[in-house]
Amino acid sequence: KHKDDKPELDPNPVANWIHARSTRKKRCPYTKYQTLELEKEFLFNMYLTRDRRYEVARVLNLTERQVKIWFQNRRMKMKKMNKEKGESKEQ
Amino acid sequence: VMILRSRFLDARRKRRNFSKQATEVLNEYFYSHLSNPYPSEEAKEELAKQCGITVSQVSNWFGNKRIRYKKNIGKFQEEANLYAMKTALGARQ
DNA sequence: TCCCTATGATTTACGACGCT
DNA sequence: CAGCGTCGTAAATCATAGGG
Repeated sequence: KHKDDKPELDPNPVANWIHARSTRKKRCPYTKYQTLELEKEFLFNMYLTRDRRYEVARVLNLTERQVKIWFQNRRMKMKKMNKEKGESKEQ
Repeated sequence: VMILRSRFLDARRKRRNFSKQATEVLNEYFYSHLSNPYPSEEAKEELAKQCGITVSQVSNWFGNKRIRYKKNIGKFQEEANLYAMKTALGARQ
């Protein structure tokens, strides 16, 4: 009865951590110019209309999907920043 | 051009390494949940409290730990054994 | 001081699920 | 159903902390 009193010497723990994205596009950092323009657009409005998305994507040479996702991520970032700012003031 | 740019915008990237005790707590959780090292929001809050860091920092720590562990399990073998032993001894008393 | 690695934070890109 | 929203995450990258 000594067999497994050693707390988990899991043979292959990683195998269980689902999330094995294989066909994903590699992350490609945007240029300073692209980021700056996206930030300017975000400042103008946090949500894109279909037309603005098309224009921004065309001008920055990104796909509409990339622009859409950039805005989604940017909104999450803003939310996180607001939360931190709010927490540091109260407590 | 690219060097002096985000000097002020990225000011938040100023960081300090976590305390030895905090890292200890995080590693204990990680290695004792090696088959599923994804703490719930509640667990993250508890860890954050114990470590004196924010929930976001706990999330960052687990994200970094999972990917770095997976990328080179061998490099972490010694650490894994250390915490496995620590857990075993702790459970005994 | 110089150089290199460790480490915490941020940035792209999705999957899963929600709502309309 | 199409389509965009949030949430949590993977993976890559960034920038500095630490240490020899």
